[in-house]
Amino acid sequence: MAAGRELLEEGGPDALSMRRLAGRVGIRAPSIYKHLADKEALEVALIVDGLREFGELCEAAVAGADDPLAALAVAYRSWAVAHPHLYRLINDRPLPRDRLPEGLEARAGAPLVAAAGRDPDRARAAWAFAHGMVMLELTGRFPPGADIGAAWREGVRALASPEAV
Amino acid sequence: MAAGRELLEEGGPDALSMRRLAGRVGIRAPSIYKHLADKEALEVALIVDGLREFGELCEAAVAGADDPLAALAVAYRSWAVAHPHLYRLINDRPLPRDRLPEGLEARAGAPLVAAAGRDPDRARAAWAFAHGMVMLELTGRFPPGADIGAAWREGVRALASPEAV
DNA sequence: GTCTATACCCGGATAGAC
DNA sequence: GTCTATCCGGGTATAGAC
Repeated sequence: MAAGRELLEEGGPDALSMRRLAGRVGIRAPSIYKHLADKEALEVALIVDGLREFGELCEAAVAGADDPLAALAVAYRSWAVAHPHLYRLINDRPLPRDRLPEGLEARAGAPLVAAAGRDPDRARAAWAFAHGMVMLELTGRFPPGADIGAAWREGVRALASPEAV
Repeated sequence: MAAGRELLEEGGPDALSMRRLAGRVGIRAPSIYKHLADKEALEVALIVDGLREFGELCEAAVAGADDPLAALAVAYRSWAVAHPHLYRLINDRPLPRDRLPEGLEARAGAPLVAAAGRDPDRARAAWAFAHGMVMLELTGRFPPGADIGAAWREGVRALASPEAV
């Protein structure tokens, strides 16, 4: 499992092959299938691991922060930038919900929902903003000179004030 | 070119192979290389085509709208949902900027910059929100019962009012 | 649990004849 | 411009021996 995460984080999704995984742990490719049913099982395990880690980070970031949404934004961005390939594995493809532990997805999202005043639509808007910021940064889609931090602050400010109409 | 776009839109990036493209236009795979330098040239051509089309749609949506940002949001979402694979080819990977016509990227983004009151940070925040909403919808990452339209309205409302502090 | 050997897919791209 | 033949790489996965 650890080897799989290393491969993914070091080399992206293309580097996460059953052959390479076997090589990394010092056995031949076919032997992997004595430990893992198939590649999807590996991906699911990495998703569960990442989702758990990310959720805990968010909980820690929110705890005792005077501006939960801003704290969450910082935690969100820093985790995504530190683990871009794992972030994409989790958030840039359909989630295998039926193979995830009960409540894991909800727990990872709970801090944001709380920070958004328990308004699910506002929470989703805030999530979309954060996800969009991260994806555009990771793929280098912002123009070269863009001040990404300023855009984050602008979005957090706008989404933090439900009264603003 | 048209065949390439069909392949991409019908079957996603995996369907866009030089072999399939050749098959679609009725020749053998190697003959493709008499028309296209390599696969990247094909992708660049599709990106240019899509960026141009998308930019024109945004200009049309903004023209004469009383709420430009809301109109842009509708146009953005509908184009992305109608062409998900082309959208991702354009927005979910690094842009080959050096192979794009001069000014194309800027023109596609101009309507949003204008709608955001010429504040680049606010424009980028709004773009990130829209991009995040689209990506999360396309990948099915929102929870099953989520009201995606409501989240769009919430985000557009929040990002539309720069005065709100 | 590990191995070798293998089956079966796919991809991008080139050489050289016509 | 098209063809055939081919080279190279990659991948998931199974069979059967040890």
